[in-house]
Amino acid sequence: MPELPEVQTVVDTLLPRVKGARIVGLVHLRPDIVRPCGFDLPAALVGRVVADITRRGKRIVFRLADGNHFYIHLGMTGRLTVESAGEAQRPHTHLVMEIEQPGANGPAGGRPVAQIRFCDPRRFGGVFWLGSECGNDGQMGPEPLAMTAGQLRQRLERTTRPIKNALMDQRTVAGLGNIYVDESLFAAGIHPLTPANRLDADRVAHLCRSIKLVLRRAIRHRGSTLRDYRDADGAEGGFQKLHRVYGREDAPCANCRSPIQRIVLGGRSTHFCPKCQPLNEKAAVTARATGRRQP
DNA sequence: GTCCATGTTCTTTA
DNA sequence: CTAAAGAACATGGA
Repeated sequence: MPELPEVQTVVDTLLPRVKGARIVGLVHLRPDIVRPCGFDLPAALVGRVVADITRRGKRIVFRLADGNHFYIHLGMTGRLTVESAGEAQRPHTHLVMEIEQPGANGPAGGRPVAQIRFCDPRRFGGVFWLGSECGNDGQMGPEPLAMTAGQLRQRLERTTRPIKNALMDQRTVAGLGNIYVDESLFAAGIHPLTPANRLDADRVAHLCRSIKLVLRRAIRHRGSTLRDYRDADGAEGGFQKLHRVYGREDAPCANCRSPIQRIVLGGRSTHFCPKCQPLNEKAAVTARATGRRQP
């Protein structure tokens, strides 16, 4: 569930509750979610202070005061929440970090400590130890909210893959997934099968703006909750109500009332409006000229 | 029982 | 090397 807007919302809700806190214990750990496998996470974390939490693509990156880093990836069904020790623990909780804020007396002092809980039924996510590196492996593409149209074009013009597949690839742009690629392509009026290198500079610039617009709106609505996603406070997102194409097969297009189509690309459901996102450029010009625009 | 699911990575095939 | 398709991972919901 977690694409950039969901992961950003988790970071935004996690940060005020965890920044500056000391990890005083790992009270629960399923070791096979840790990589590299066999890494001694308790030895690396207990006693350390969380200096900062940031997002890179879909990764939640923790920086410790000792200069080490690790990140948590939520996979498909992961949740990262801050709860009090007394609250019931969900099934498939794989890591519980007990934290205390500076000034607290600690567990021995009788003060309640908070818990950061990582729950992930399907276990596609995990905890990845980075050491002193902060996780910029050079393979990952630029942050979409900070990228320029030129950067995007440079990455798109060297591949003939369908634009949908190119945008799903984290090496092209970091943080997009199935929902926000479909929504961004709809907002830009681009058919998902369009070869990436056949988009001219104007259309790439339009796409670049559309991606940012969709992501900013999604963040403003605290992400999309389809089933599992919650922020660090356990709250659902609201953007799923504003999806224009994702999950709306056969429903009328918000612009032109044509039924939304679903095809499979790269093994993933792909949703689009055949009228507003025509495959050839001539049709695109016609659609624009007749005034069918997206919001 | 069937199909589908917000992600990533590996293998196979061309 | 490129890239497309498929499978794999594990679990649950409709």
